[in-house]
Amino acid sequence: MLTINQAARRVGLPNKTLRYYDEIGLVSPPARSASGYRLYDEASCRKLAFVRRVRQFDFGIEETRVLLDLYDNPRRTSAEVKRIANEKLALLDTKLEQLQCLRSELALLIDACAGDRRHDCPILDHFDLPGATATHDDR
Amino acid sequence: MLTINQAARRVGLPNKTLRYYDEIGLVSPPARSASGYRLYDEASCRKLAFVRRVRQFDFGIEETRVLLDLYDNPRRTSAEVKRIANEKLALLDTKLEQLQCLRSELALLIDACAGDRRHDCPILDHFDLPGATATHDDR
DNA sequence: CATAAACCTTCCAGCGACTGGAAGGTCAAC
DNA sequence: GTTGACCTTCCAGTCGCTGGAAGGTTTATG
Repeated sequence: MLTINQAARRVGLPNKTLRYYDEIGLVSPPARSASGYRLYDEASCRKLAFVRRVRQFDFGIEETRVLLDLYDNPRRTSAEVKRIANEKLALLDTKLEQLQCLRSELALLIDACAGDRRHDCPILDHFDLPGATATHDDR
Repeated sequence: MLTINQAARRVGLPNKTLRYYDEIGLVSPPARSASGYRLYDEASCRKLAFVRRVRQFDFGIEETRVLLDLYDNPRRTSAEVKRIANEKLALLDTKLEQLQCLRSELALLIDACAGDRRHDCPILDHFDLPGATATHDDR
């Protein structure tokens, strides 16, 4: 049995996070020592590592909880898991699209900007209200 | 002069957000009515719209504040703005890379998963500790 | 002029997923 | 026996809002 810091190092999470996961009932240590220390076994470490992997994939805590239940349940079918993963993939794609759009717009602006000592700046101009240039004349 | 809801509709932000921006001193209305109502003019609406655009680009509030100061300051140089934008672009690229990596990994997993009534699931297996399969035998 | 609806104000609480710190108990080594 | 590393709980803060309660103001209608 591992104490919280040992388990934390093992799975690569801060001990605070382990306490938090215990508090919200996501992954609890299977035992406590006589003096109240959390004691983690192999199985709970594996669950923690599982949670870490899932969280890296940007699943929220509640989604992680569902996945962990499925992971823990030998009677689950792969169809259930696949459905959830597909939903997540769609979300990921939407997010990626938005970010890529943002990226190219920002890159264009940077390209258009002289980056010198002049006060003229296409980046700032772009952030301005469209068609509101007449009222904001600072040159 | 516009009241808070009029200004909010004008710039496309919730009135709560305008109050919040006032509270943190990001964009404050230039005046108050006799009864204490916030009154926004053209210039402050333009600032709010500017903030909205900047926030859509995922700049944090403090970064937005810097950008807004530059926007407001006729003596700023485009070099300053370009530097900040470039920093943001680099961050955006890192995030995009990570998300794309995540996306392809998840897509691969979904491909590998039968998605049927069987209990075998490559998605869940993947989230497991590498090399810890021997201890987790639930079938 | 009364009243109702729509608007405004401030203040306080909560979201998600932690993170930091204070105050205090426990354990191993010297 | 005391130092120092570790453990406990609890409370506060992060970020950028968002919701709601309690109460004041303005406007439209009867």
